[in-house]
Amino acid sequence: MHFLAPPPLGLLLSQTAKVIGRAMEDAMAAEGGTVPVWQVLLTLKTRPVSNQRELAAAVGIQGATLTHHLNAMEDDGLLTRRRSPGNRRVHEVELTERGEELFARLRGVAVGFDQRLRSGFSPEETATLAELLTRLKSSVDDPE
Amino acid sequence: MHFLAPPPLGLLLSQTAKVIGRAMEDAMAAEGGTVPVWQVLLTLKTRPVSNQRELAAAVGIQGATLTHHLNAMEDDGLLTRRRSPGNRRVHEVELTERGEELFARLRGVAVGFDQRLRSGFSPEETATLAELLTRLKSSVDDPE
DNA sequence: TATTGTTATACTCTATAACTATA
DNA sequence: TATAGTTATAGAGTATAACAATA
Repeated sequence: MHFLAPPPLGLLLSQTAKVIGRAMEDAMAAEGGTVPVWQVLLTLKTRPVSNQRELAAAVGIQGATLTHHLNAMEDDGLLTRRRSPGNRRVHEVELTERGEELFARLRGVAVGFDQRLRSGFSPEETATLAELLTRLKSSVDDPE
Repeated sequence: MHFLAPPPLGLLLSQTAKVIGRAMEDAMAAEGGTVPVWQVLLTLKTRPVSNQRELAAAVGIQGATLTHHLNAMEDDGLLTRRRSPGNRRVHEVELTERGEELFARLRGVAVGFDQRLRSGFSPEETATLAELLTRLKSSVDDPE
């Protein structure tokens, strides 16, 4: 029985995220990627976004910040942008073959990384952690 | 019964940390602080560090990065640095009265923020989350 | 006028390398 | 030579404000 002060949850979360985020960056960098590039690629491949605003929101950044990343990715030959015929204000973003290849490679990194993260936990623990994190995020993210 | 793919733990963690980290930054900024300044103040007040290297390690940044923050904090009149008489290579960092005041204010912010984070969880859930995060961090942080 | 996206600019945090002071 | 810390420099990611293009 002990009465240690509970660890500040926010501090623990930020420390954990920092350590794991850096490990993730290293893993991505080893395959020629970065975390934001991976998030952009993943969103493009898995969510039907109708414009860059939605894409930015899905990644959790501002529109101008997304443009910054898209510029770099376009320079790297990972994607193309062209105005949508239907609404010429909208820029359609499309992955090139090279972009698809990088996506596949980084997906492998992400899968392996997640397996590594889960390896020390039982499936029940993993599910619990995911649920608690989701609730924690919602409690701050969503207006209550 | 469903067979949805489990959410990638790393992605969920980074998203959660981003949302909560920003809320924390906002809360700190409202009282004239920042998260790294808070972490430096907290470490100075709660751990006996014998030099800046240890301080940097405790905060999780490089020595030069710490110097950067200490410079700003010294310019703001939050602390003083002077060479240690015993070992003149070492710089003793001491909080000024103003630094102490900011620490007290930011401690209030941190406490309130943590209460907010915990408010949606039972004590058991909070303890579970803290334990799982700690294990997750250790699994990546410590050489195994 | 409203919407979509870009450009220009700058800030924060971080890091590495070279340097100074001290031992 | 080794250690403590600083300075110089740079880079990644982010943001806001002003702008251009389109509706």
